[in-house]
Amino acid sequence: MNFKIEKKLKGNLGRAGTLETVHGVIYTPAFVAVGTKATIKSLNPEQVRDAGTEVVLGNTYHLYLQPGDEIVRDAGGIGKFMNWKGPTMTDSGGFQVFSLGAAYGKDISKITKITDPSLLIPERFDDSDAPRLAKIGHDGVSFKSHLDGSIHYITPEKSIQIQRNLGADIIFAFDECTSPTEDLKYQSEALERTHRWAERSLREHIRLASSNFSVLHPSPSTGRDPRTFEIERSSPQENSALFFTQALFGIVQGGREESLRKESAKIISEINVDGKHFDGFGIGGSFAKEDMSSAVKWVNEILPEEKPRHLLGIGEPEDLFMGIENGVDLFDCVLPTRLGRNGTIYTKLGKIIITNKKFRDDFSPIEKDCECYSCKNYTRSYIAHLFHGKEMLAGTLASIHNLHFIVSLVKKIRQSILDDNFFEFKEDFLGNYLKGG
RNA sequence: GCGUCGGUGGUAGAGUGGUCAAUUACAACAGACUGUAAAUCUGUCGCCUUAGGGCUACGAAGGUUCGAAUCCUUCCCGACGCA
Repeated sequence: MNFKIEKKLKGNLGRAGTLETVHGVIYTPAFVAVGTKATIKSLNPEQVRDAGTEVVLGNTYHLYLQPGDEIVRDAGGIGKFMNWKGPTMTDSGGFQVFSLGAAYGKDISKITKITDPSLLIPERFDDSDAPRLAKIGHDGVSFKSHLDGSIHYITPEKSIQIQRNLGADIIFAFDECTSPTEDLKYQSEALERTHRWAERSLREHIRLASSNFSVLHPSPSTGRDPRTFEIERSSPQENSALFFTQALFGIVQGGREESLRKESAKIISEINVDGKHFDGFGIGGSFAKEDMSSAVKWVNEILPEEKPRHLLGIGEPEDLFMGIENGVDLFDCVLPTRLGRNGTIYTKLGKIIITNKKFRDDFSPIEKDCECYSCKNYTRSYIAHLFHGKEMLAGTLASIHNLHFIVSLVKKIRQSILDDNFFEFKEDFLGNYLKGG
């Protein structure tokens, strides 16, 4: 992996650059399509590519449970397995510590609606009896599979081993995404844990890289020697490049607290194992929307400028502008595809819910000047019809448009940095988007 | 024509004397969704309401009863059987 900054946003942290991987170049800032289970839900790789996507992100925890990371390894890595020819990333499972743990069965998510700080940081109450599928142990997290109830203990080492098998170009350190309802004391403890886990993730990553673990281990599950497979299907150069250039990003946490965020940015960027550092950084956490820009800014002022930063799990159009302005290079978010499947569609004038009555006889495309496959070929009326009829194509057409909308937006923002008109473009776009709908 | 069974809110279909404006599902309408436990979830769903309640409703009309979607009578409609 090789990251270069092409142009900086004057007076701000923002920048446009390129991130080279053996599977292709990512032009940053870029939006990463989320394909948790090695598929962008409802889309095939051609549709994902045609929407403008450069890179996709799978998930360690989900692929470990199903089909199993060794299967993905034996298939030739996540890219080959899912027929995605471009760059790939995998998340570490750290988000599942949150979504299946503290957030399980509760009305809290990545972005909390609670804005009152006294509600955000209450006295910590013991809810250890509350049902949850993830429990934090001494040096890892115990997960109860949502698929079959089996128990799995994931440590930083385990997460890195799984990700090595999955074989993405960029992988993430195992972290704890904390709930915004935890108090400062807990956030601080969790942060220390995330930092310890980060160091262990990096150490394991280096150990595996030097031992060539993935390439040399035959698969116990299939009994097939993956070396044979690789030789059959790819050149030795490509093979070795795949495994030796896997980049590892450390993850900054710290909730909404300035001191913790800054401390985390400093520690994560300085973690050093045998003279090696993280190749890039993720910014994680669950927080109120209002707190996001300051958190991103605090962190990116400290992270080394020459390495890429990924704002995990974000976001909405306004969040993308905010992140890019504050020095974020990569984003991923389930919204384009999840909203699409659930009937909400992005337009320049705001989101629309395509199942609303008024669209049933609206024979215009979702957006007249949109170049995506859905807009070029179908009407709002037809897409509304597909949703009402619960047809599979509904989610596909909506996801194609939404993914194209968000990916294109980030590309346009990138271009605006290169063209020195970022702020004009931002004002123009958000003026329509936030006030239009 | 005789007999049997049945007619419940947009639909299907519970209920078979008070706890019924009526279970449930679907449809409809509106909303939510930010490193995917998600093609998911939530709310509304007779009319009016100052949200306490009021009014009209279970094919129609009468009746019994303190009280009827529920019991009785007649009528209308449907399915099936016999002529």
